[in-house]
Amino acid sequence: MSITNPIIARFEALVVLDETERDAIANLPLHVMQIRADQDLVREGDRPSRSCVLLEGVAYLYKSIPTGGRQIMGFYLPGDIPDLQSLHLRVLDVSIGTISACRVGFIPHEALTAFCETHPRIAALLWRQTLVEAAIFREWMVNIGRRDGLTRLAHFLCEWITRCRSHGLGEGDSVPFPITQGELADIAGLTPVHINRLLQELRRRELILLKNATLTVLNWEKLKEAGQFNPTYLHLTDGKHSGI
Amino acid sequence: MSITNPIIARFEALVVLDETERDAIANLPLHVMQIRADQDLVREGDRPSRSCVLLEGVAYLYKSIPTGGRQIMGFYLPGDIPDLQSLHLRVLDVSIGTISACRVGFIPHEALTAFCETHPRIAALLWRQTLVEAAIFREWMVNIGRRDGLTRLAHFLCEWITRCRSHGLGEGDSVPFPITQGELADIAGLTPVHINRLLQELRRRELILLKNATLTVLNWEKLKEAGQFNPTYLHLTDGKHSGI
DNA sequence: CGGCGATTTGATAATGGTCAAGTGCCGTGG
DNA sequence: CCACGGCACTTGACCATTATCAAATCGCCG
Repeated sequence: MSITNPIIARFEALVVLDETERDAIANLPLHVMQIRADQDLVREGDRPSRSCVLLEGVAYLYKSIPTGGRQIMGFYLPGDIPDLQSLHLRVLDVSIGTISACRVGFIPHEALTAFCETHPRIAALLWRQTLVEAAIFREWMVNIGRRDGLTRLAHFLCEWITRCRSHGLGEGDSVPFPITQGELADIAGLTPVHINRLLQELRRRELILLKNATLTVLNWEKLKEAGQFNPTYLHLTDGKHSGI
Repeated sequence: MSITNPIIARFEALVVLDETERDAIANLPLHVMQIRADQDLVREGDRPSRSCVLLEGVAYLYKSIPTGGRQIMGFYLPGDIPDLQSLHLRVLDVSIGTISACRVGFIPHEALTAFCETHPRIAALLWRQTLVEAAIFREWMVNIGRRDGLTRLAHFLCEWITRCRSHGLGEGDSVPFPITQGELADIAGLTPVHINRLLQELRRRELILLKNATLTVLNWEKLKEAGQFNPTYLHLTDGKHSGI
């Protein structure tokens, strides 16, 4: 696993790690578990003593509201650390669930804290990762608060595609799409019925194809336009050492 | 200023600083400026080489969208560091503006980076602060995406009041409220007209009084209920060393 | 006193929600 | 191999929250 360690892969997209750093990451204690689809990894109110790294599968971040609804606030792909925040915030204010079956590695907080003190450069990268996540939250707020249904949905699809790409998932014009219409509704702040009609509209306009849990882009330029999508907020290419 | 340094005050709400740490904070190079109301401190697309500390006044975080709208994503009170994220993300994906006249201190990124390497405990607190901010973003997403207008507005008022309190602003049942109805609309993802009607409803129910840029709570319990407000996400009392 | 932005009000329109029923797909088990 | 069951998806009719537009009033500052 240390050969294709997805954590290292993600960091190396941003900086050149030296041998010591690579070793230190590879030697972090990692308790690996297989989790089925549709399970909670952690729940609102938990006080975890470890953080988890997603090794395989798709997970998502959500909050339930008293009146029965749910808002999905983000999703995670292999290499992401969904509950890194719990390292500094004792009580979790969100739940994290699996969309598909996942392989997950747990790292004790003590190990992470010690690691951050001895490797401040990587600590900064972890911090950075939480800041990118916050930037995505902000964009979602704009999306939900200020864009109409169709734009909102198209924007989400653009983000999904872009992030799958940057994680090396999918091939050609297609990416995996394990998300149901009900989940899309909880992402966009709409209802499943309305999502269904919006998806039909995107298909009618020949922007996408969505079948068999696979999303195919027919017209990327027009899809971006329909979603007012500008990927700056994903901060994919502005790593401090990337020279770009 | 080092006597009542608002940065130190905010940290001391979370941990007990030692003399070295207090000195290090007080000696950070701080270029203080006075900014009028309704000005941008930084803009989307900027690549700042410094971060700013709000010393007096109220600032807010926003994004404009191509079709003319605006989403407000957060606000800042004295002691907050609005663009701390720019320390690790080169390109700003948001703008920060002033709601009222502000006194602001600028700290060069180099100084902050060096400071974080020599004071990892405080670096962790700064990191923590950005995580609390992200938690607030998440709650706003739920608010905008899954609550109706009245609940949304009441929730925001509850958060405003709670945060003013924790920053030592206001007295009795009143807090300063320099926010216009148009700004409330851009916070809640609604229109100014609708905000006006919702405020009337909150007044009719005798939950609040809002006049002369002052917000008075008439019935805190019912306001919290109307806003489905649970302050956990503000992480006010779960500092890692607070023992709570 | 005049002016301008913020607030308030009314009438009408539209986006998206709700409810209810039906279809299609896929895995399980007889 | 086929029947059944469950879940996701689809469709239609109707409803409601919120937007839009337009105009009037308030309140503060010069």
